[in-house]
Amino acid sequence: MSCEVNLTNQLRERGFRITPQRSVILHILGHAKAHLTPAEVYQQASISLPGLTETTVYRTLEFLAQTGLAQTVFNGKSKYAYEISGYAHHHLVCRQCGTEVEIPHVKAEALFKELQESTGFQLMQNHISFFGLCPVCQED
Amino acid sequence: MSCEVNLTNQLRERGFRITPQRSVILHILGHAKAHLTPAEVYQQASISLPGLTETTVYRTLEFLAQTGLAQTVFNGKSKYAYEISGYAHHHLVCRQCGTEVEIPHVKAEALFKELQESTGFQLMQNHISFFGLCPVCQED
DNA sequence: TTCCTTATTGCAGTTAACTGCAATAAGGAT
DNA sequence: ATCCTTATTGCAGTTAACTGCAATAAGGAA
Repeated sequence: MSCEVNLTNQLRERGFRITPQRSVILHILGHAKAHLTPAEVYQQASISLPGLTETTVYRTLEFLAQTGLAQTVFNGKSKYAYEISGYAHHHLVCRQCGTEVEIPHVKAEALFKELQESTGFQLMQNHISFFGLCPVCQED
Repeated sequence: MSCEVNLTNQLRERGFRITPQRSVILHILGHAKAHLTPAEVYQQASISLPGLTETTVYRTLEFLAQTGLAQTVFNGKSKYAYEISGYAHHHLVCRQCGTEVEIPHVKAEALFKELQESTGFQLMQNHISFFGLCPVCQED
């Protein structure tokens, strides 16, 4: 719990409170190798913080996404996962088999800029999920 | 029920069966002004097809999305909606207030082409949801 | 250090989304 | 027109996601 100090500081500076629940969840997300579902986060977090509720996990993950500290990963079903990643990227998901490919954000940068200018929205660099058929599933 | 013959024909030609449930749901989606949630589709479809179950609605919507006849619209919460639209577009959703803006597909065309070439995936022209803060919510 | 305000959490209950399996019916074959 | 195969549907039950409200505790003020 000493590695996401910068993230917790960000929260504190923006007027949010640092709670054990948030610290633990940030820690888990920060050290996860892949994106995690709320259930997975809950499972892991319960170990170091027994008594934690799933509700809090849902709310914390959504909170982190809203504040931009975590990214939402949409997998095409109505479940999602969250992750913290230093490397800005998006996902391309096969609608058939679920295979995921990472897309570096630079490829989408031009489009993002264009959209910001034409809509006035401030785009989050959160993950976009593109959908398609992977090479394997194309020959069904 | 005479207006989505082309869609039902598409299904039949591809070896899928045409059922009253599918016809009704196709009809509703085809005539909806906006995207509809499964619950909304169920509500409307039940009128002309009493006895229809929500399960079937969920499965049919997912089926239509898989076959490419309908598009999935992701709203940032873990619910989605579906729509049938002749006009290829995506959505830009405000993560704060939920406001949606349509993005014509042409703007994303270059990126799509690039991704298809570099990944081998065959991209679906289904809706991408971009997220950000709308001009109003930027001054919170 | 103690008190106070109010953001967060936990609890209990609700709604949404999904699954397995037996029953039904679409559409081709006879 | 009738039968047959098997894709779809409905049912019952399960899991996931969300909500309102009272209880708790973070962090600034006294």
